Amino acid sequence: MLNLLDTVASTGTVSLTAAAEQADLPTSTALRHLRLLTNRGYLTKDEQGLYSVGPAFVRMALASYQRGPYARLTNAAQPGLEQLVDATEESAYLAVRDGAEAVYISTAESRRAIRHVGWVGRGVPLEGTAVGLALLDDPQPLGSRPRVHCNTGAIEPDVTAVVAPVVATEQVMAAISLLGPANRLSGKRLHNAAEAVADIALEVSLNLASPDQSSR
Amino acid sequence: MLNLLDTVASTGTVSLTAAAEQADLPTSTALRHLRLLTNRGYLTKDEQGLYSVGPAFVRMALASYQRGPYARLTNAAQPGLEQLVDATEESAYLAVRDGAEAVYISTAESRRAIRHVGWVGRGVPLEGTAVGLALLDDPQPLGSRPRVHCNTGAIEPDVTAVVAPVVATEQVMAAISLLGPANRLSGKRLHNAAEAVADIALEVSLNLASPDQSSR
DNA sequence: CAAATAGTTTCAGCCAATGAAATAATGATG
DNA sequence: CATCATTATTTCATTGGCTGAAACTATTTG
Repeated sequence: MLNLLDTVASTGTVSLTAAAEQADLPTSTALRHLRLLTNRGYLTKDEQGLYSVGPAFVRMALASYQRGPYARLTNAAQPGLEQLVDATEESAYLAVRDGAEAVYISTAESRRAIRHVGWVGRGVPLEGTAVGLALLDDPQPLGSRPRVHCNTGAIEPDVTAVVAPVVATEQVMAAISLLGPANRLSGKRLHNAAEAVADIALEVSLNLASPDQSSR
Repeated sequence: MLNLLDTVASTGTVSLTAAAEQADLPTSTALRHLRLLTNRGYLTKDEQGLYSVGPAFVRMALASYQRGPYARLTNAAQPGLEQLVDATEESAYLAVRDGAEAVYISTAESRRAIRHVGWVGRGVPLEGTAVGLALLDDPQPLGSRPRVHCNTGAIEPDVTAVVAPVVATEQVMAAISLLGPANRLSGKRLHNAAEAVADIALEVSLNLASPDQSSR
């Protein structure tokens, strides 16, 4: 049942048989489940009989995004992400841990013609990635300058990541990740980017610690 | 099971007993379900034992938001929402239907000090609301000027809504909704707002029909 | 410290979910 | 147009897993 939800959500648009196969269920069972999920609004079925996520699902997700535990995080981080874009001209993301993966949950996009986009909602392994190193970092005492992790081509060739952890209550809560083309993120620019990422990660951490005015 | 998911997602943060009560389940059953959902990453349990939505959920939601059936809609509508804010100085929303409710799935915020915010992810009844009238409107032929529906105080006192349907493939797919304080949305301003909403709803409909350049 | 409240474990009983198979609808192919 | 292949849907006898009362533990409160 949840497998089916997963399948549909991650595939985007699936037929009954495809979904059943992926979820490893007989079609009759899959059909029943898909129907149930559709009735509840979690999924929708278009005129061709293909399933995709429905309004109830999107709604819950959006609501939780504004209220749930990540709300404080995203609110605290968003201005930082935008500053980071201003400072580096590359795209900035906020990532959290999900089991053995890191998931990007919000972004501010670079305004350059060539830029990194569309990774919000995407997960990448912690293993072998800069964001993984940052999220698994030992939490530094609040207020100290965070370590910055860099990596090129771990997920996609020619993409360089510059990442630093955000800490709160003695835990690494999230990571600020700057992503851009490898040829733009090298030498002096890379060095500046690393500085900026560290600055912002620290700032966001402090922001989380003391719920001051800032935000909207 | 899905009831529990709903409960947690809509409440934001709940204890076992509270969730069990809301979902009308014995605590033992609720516990089992909550654990399962937690293991799957749909929910998380904080140190105080309270449940809230988890990273997997947020992730799926965000991903579907970028890929699923609403992606075209939100992409097509976003520039329109922003134009609407420029033209009217009020907050603009995009809403879709979910059973007997309308759900706001994206927004562009007014830049005035007093403004309507935070309804993304929120559902309101179709019954008795302007957005409801718009979503239940008979679909007009593509290209014709959409009817505009207005209402004050249906959900919250002193909030005026100005809404027009977005049509595609002979169906009302969504609605463009402008929300602001009643005292600012009256007389001449209201009239202008209605014009602007109609313009934009039409533009978005045309946009959906012909996947032209525009968007990012 | 007692008493109430919240969370967790256990387990026998039973019912609701299961999936094989048959049927209908759809759509490819010669 | 007939035939075959694929996909969707319905049916129903069977049983495994889910259920929830009860007992127990942990935590909070007065």
